[in-house]
Amino acid sequence: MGTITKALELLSFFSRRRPSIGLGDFVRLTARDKATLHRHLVELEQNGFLEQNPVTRAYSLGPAILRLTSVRETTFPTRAVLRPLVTQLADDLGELVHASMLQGNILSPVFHADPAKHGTQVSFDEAELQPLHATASGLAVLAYSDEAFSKRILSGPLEAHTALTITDPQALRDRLSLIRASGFARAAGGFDTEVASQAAPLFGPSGSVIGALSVAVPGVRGTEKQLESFRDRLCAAATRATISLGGTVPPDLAALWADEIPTQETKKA
Amino acid sequence: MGTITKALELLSFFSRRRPSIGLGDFVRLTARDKATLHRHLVELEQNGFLEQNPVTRAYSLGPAILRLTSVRETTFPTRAVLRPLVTQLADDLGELVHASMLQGNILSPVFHADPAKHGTQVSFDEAELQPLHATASGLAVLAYSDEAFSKRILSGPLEAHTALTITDPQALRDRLSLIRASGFARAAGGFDTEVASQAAPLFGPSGSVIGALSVAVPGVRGTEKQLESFRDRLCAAATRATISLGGTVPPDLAALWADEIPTQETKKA
DNA sequence: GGTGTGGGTTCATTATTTGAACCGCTGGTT
DNA sequence: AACCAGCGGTTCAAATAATGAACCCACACC
Repeated sequence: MGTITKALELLSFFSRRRPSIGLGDFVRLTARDKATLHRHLVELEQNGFLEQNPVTRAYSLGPAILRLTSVRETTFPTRAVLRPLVTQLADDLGELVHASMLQGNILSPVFHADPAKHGTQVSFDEAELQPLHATASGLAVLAYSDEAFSKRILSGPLEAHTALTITDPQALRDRLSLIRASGFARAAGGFDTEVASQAAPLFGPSGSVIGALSVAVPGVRGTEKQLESFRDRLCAAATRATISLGGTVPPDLAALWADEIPTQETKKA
Repeated sequence: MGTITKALELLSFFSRRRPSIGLGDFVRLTARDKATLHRHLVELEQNGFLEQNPVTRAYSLGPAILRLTSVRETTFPTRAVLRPLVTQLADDLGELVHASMLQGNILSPVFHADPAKHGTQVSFDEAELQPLHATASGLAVLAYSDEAFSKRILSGPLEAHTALTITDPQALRDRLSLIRASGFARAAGGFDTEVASQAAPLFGPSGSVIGALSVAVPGVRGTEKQLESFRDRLCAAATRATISLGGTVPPDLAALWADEIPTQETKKA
């Protein structure tokens, strides 16, 4: 592992729960040498990736990151591209739709739209990161990510967010096979007991998974045939989203999505 | 210069104009060795800070940056805080307004808003770093930064971005005194010959400068009395921005901003 | 088939990173 | 007031990781 990686890894220790981290905290978190850590932190700070609170001496994420994001968004406007698609799909399906992008080992919501047609709603926190193993979006991503990645996730700690969360690696692997066979993911109650979701993966220019598009319905409305009726429109939207993002849907999956549903098609033309 | 810095510097070559950069381009831009560059680029890519287009082989900014921004913004919402202020001020003044944060020896744009009321516009590249000695924002920051810092900047190399850039340390020092006397900075043509700007400093919790708020008008529209009319609203917005960011405006400057500006002022250069 | 361009790789040399020990400060305890 | 524990930060010899000139391969254009 090179020095650059070591330094960049430090940045990933920051989260909403841990917005600022001191030198001592880093020593405990990383089990690395204090002197090395300090030099890395200083260097990151000098480049604006961290900033140090002059009184507590703790480090937090710096302004350089903001600038880089603005560059990325102006050149590859994920949010701006997904917004209309998500909104339209939400209106169409009459249920909450959200798009999330893969960021490290978790999914981070990019945009969501809730048509609020029903009394009961799925409430969605756009600041909440979503675990890969416990959400439909996450499973869709895992199913289409490369071996090494999914292996790493499945062998890592799998938190049980609810009683329904699947945490057994083998059970998850079986689930992923099913998803690959059907071309989309379904999950109920794994992250929030009251919610059932369906999700389709989104792909980047290289054909690798970059995120997922998902529709979430309250458990009470999640009947089989209703969920079934969403499938085609969800997959169609995922195709459009992938293309809009400059990505390509892998040919075999595209074929799967293009197929009529074998049982009985709910889609006309 | 450490390896970390060298790698991080590569990221700052990306901008709106240059959203993706190949290995050869980097060799030309940085005058560094190709092998070293390649290893750095690969390592950055492995950490999600870059991504490589598999067909053109060119690199562009990766998704890791978005994730970090979302963490920083949920814990210290600079952008979210500044956005409404900047937008409102831009609408109010009818000219381009931008907020930048101090990052090392340079200002890094955080947010900008352009009401686009006029035919001619100041085009603003949020990816472009702004030198301290050549922009109104930078001068505002320098004027209120601590001695050691401004001394270091003024004794360093001062690039002449245009024919109008002030590069003489003593001339700059005089300029800073005027700024301190008037409570805000004005600069014309120092960074872009066609642009005249006014800026007010922003302060952090410890009362030290952390950035600046600035209004930029095309040279042709920059009449004295129009600029004059912006001053109070700019300072008021800077006060609000500072407070919103959890900072404090130094008492003497706050007093200066609270005063009506008399017609006889100190800022006639 | 030569020639220029692009990305990417090799391996001996060398410079940079590394970490155990150390420093100085602060705040709590005896 | 002496002691200790914990904090951030620094030093310098030893070791490891970064470096770059030369090289390879593929492609495009004469």
